This record gives sequence, C-alpha cells and structure tokens, in this order.
Amino acid sequence: MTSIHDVARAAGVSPATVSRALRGMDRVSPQTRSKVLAAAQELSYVASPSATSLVSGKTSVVGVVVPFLNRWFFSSVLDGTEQLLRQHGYHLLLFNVGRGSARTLMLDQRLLWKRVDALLVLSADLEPEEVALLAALHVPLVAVDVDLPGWDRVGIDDRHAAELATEHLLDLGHRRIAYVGGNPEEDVHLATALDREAGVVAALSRRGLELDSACRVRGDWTVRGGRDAGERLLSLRQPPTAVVAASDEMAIGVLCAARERGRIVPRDLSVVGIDDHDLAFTHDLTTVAQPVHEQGRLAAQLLLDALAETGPHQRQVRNLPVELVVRGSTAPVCS
Amino acid sequence: MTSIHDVARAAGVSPATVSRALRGMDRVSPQTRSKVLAAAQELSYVASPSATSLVSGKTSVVGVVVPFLNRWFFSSVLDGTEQLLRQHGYHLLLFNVGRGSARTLMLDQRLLWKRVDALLVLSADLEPEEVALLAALHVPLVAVDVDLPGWDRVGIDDRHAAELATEHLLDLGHRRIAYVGGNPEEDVHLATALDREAGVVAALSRRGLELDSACRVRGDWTVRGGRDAGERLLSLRQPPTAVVAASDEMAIGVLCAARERGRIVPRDLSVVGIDDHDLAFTHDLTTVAQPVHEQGRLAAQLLLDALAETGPHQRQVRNLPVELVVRGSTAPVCS
DNA sequence: TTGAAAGCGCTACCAA
DNA sequence: TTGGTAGCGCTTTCAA
Repeated sequence: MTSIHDVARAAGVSPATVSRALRGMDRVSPQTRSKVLAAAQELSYVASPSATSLVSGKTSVVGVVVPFLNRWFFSSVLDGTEQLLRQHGYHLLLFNVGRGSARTLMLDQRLLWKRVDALLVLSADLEPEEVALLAALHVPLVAVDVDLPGWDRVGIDDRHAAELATEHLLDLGHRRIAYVGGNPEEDVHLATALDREAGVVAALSRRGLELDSACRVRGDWTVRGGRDAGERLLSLRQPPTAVVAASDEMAIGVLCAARERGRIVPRDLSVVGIDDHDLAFTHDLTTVAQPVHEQGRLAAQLLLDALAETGPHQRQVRNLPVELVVRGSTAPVCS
Repeated sequence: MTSIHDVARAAGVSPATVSRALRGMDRVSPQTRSKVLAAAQELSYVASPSATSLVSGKTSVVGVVVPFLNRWFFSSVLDGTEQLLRQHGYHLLLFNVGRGSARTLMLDQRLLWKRVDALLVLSADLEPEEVALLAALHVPLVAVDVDLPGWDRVGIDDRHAAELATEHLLDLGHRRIAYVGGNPEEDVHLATALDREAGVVAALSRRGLELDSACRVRGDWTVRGGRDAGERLLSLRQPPTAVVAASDEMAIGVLCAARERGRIVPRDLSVVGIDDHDLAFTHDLTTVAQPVHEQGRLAAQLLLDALAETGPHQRQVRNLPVELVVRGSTAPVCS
C-alpha cells in the first residue's frame, strides 16, 4: 500500500518530483533522481495503474478478441503477439468470444470502454453492432485473418493458398478433386472459407474443371468435422481421388475417415491441407504452410505503429507468403 | 468521453445518485433510478474502470500465468477458465512467461501490482523471487497442475495417471517398458515430470521390475522431442517393447519415430500417452485422459470462491479423476 | 431519498 | 530544478 507520498517523504521531496524522477523525465537533478530511485526501491514502490490511467487516459492494455483459445491457429498467433507487445510495455486482455453457435461472449461497451488502448481481432463472426462498437471505441485495431473494412489487416492470400494446394493435386493428375471447407451456415461472414473455396474453384476452372457440388462439403474447421466430411466424400458413388481441406485439422480428419474405410493414403486418396499445423508432419500431411507466429508478430507491430502515430492513420493490409510443403499424403492419381 | 456528471446533468440529479442508481444500490427511488438509467442509456455511459478501481481497490481482472499459449494443455485449461470468470464479471490478463530456456518474461511487481484481483498460475519453473512476489501481492491464487506450497491447487494425481498407463502395458505382458518424460534439466522443479516418472517406477516395481536407465529418456514435452526420444529408444541394442510417454504430444512423437524406422505399432511397439489430446484419436493413441477443460473451470471456481470469501482462507487441493482410454496403439507383447 | 464534499493515487500546470 | 495545486472520474461518508 505504499503510495507516491511515502516515497516523497522518504526521499525528502514532493510527490511531483517523485513522479518526474521515476518516469525518467528531465528537469530533475541527478542527486534528486537517485535519492528518489533509492527510496522507491527501498519501499518497493510501484505506481498504481488505475491512478496513472485515470490521469493519462492510457491503460497499457491491448485487448485481443479470439473465437477459440484451444485451436492451433489462434493460440499460435497470440503467442507471436504477446512477446512483442510485452517488450513495449503492453498487457494482453483476453476476449474469448466463441464462434457461430458456440458464441459465448458478446462484445459490448462495458467490457471494452476505457479498458484497452488498442485491439487485436482474430475473430470473424462479429455482429454488426459489435463492429459498430469497435469503431466507437476510437482505438487502433488490427484484424488478423479477418476482413474488417477500414481497419488494418494481417493475413495471407487465402485464395492463393487454396490455388497452390489445388494446383499441386492437378499437377499430380487428379481431376476429381473435393473441397472440405467450413460450415457454410456459421461461416457466412467468414471470408477465409469463401476465399479458399474460390481458390479451389479458380484453379480447377483454369484446367477446364468444375467443383462438383457433391465434392464441396463442410467441415466445421475441426478434426471431427473433417472426418465426417471425409466420410461423406468417400461414400459417394463416385468419390474424389483427392481432397483439399481448408485447414490441416480438417485434412487430418479426412485422413482418419480414409483410414477407417480402409483406404490407403496417398494410393487411394490424396489429401492436402492449409496451415502447416504443429502436428501436420506427424500425419505426413502435404499442406500449404502459413507463417502463423509471424502473423501475430506483425499484427503486434502494426498495433504499436498505430499507437505511436500522432497524425492520421494510413490503413495497412499485409499478406504474408505461403508455401506448399509436400509430404506423403499426396501422390499421382492412380490410373 | 461522457462522464458521470453528464449523466447526472441529463437526469437532473447529482453524480452520487447516478452512481448509486447505476450500481443497483438501495436508497434510490424507483423514479429516480429509471430517470438515471434512461439518461445513461441515452448517453451510452460506461463508468471508467480506472476511476472505479482507484476508489474500490478492485480491478475485476484475473491474471493468468502460462508457460505456453500454443500447447494444447494450457490453451485448453484457459478456455475452460475464461467462460466462468467472464460470467462473474472478471477479465483475463495474460502473462505468457515461457519455460526453461524459453523463459521470456519474468514476473515482477510492476507487472502485477494493483493490476489483478487474483491469479491463476499454470506455470511451473517460477523463480523463487517470483514466488515471493506472488505472496507479496496478497491476492487469491490457484495453481493448476503445479505445486505452489500453501496455495490452492487443481490438477490430477500425476503419479496415479502414470501408474494406470504402465499397468495397462504390464497387463498386456510387456516387461521392457520405457518412459519418455520431460527435460530433466529444465524440469527440475516440475513435479509433473517427476510424479509421472514415479508412477511408472512404482507400477513396475510392484511387478518386480525396474525402469532401466537407458529406457528413461527426455522428450521436452513436444512432438519433436518425443520423436527424438523414440529414436533413441528404438536404436538401443535391446529396445523396449512398450513406451509410456508423459504427454500425448511426446507419445505421438514416439509413433513418428517408430514409423520412420519401419516399426509397426502396436505389433512391434506399444505406446501409451497421458492427456487425451484433441488429436490423440487421430493417431489411434491409447492414453490416460485428464479432464483439461474441467480443470480450468474448477480453478476459476476456486478463485471465485476465494474472491468472495471474507474470513481466512482454507487451502484447497483438488485432484480430478483420470481414465485409461484404450485405442489401437497398444497390444499384447509379441512373444 | 438525495446532494455536497472529501478523497482514491497520480500527473501536469504554473509559480517559485 | 522543485513544489503547490488542481484535476482525472468515480465512490462514499455525512448532512440535509
């Protein structure tokens, strides 16, 4: 409970001087500063963040809005973010909102108002009122892997990633290619799902092929969802010879479905994912790798830039490079 | 920037009355209250958290200390924690400290002081000064899967979990059983690694067996580490017929090593993990499941209890039940 | 039931 | 270079 007055008394100066000395401002004599530092150290004084914020209007807190904490992509991005923001003196306040039918937390003004200096949004599926709220907060905001019109964005070119995956299969001679995407009902606003699908369609059409509607199935972005999707695909009268999954989790699900049906990968079915999940290599999964950690770092950097800016903000959109990683889950089509 | 004064003016009452009305305190007439509520609504007024905290000394923030964000166990526990704390009006402030040689953040008073009302610690490997700091903060604290003497603990009986895993293998006739644990150098303080090892040793010794020192290898708690460990074990002149890994990630790594060496699991090698990781079933991994999400919830509940307490605190230690989940990675020993 | 005023702990302005 | 003072926005006595 030691306050600035205690330090002032101990150092024999005024609270104002303690404040200046401790924050490294000029117009404090070296002797005074060291006296103050010593006293503060002695009393293990730390300024109350509430009091400081009340005066400065700054909280040193960045809010992070995520749909899930326990899915690889999100936790990895966050991991990349944390370090950089910490180094610059910011704390991370978590808003784990859920997604679609698992939406558990609605952002509202009471949660955010005067609580954060900036926001990092990893979540799609925000309601229009929530987006309006974000604007009303008047704080810098960076969206990762989501489009929030008007705000900075860090991500990858989703369409291109899917094209890479699809072209790899086409180059191997596959012609009947399926796409396992998100959940169309829950993901209506999720550009990621749509863009990746568009990439598949584009790559196919360049070879004069189409994405058969039976070969376009949802996967919920989970392993279980991917397995169900794979199940559906493999039970078609004319099953695909290859699958592009919008995420590695779903791709792994498809692998499970294939295994359960006794299909040998890649002999009977080629599978390619997108992400390069930590565990992708354990399934020898061919995938399009995206720099997840780096996206977190870059988002943090953009936030820091915006926080440091004085003038008007120039919108930033940064897509990081992706790369096809060929492993053992894809092979030339059996003729 | 609307403050309590604006609301007071709009409602034609004093700030004090607004404060009482908005917080649902008694001694406010119904008419006045509704006038105030209407005015607050109209101006979309939200009280400044800094100002409120400054007066009350409460922040409505719980700090969570984790060693990693992007590892399944930690992100899943956190996911369980978040919801419950939110429901009770608490925010989560993240402290992603790292572990061992990847230690990136040292807890210090400036980080925590007056910033959190309580702490959830998922991290081992805190330095003695950090533990002393935690005590000096005088806030409720619950440790998950870690022993912090004197503080509440939520976890599992690690020793028992390892015993279950080992007994399963013994029951299948295995006699040469290996243990893949953490990194002994980095995990000196990590009771989890030691307790699980003790469980293996205990189960073995009940059958008159010992844990051969060559069969006791480190795994870093990662898939890669597990793979290296598996590699080491399989290259022994007398390799084990079965492996207990202290985590599913490491167990999966062992499976990879086996596959790379052309060993068929479970014919040539049985592998059992601990956790029941989300992806464990994709590798058909036999494992000892622990209720991770539930640990997060329970920890949150204990924190809420402690926060609500007025009298002295009674230390709580809660171990949740574990359960052997038999899948396809274990089989009777080949004779 | 309501309001005036003091004060939470700090920073910033203006004098000295 | 330093200190007094006036807030920051709210809550909480104490009076009315």
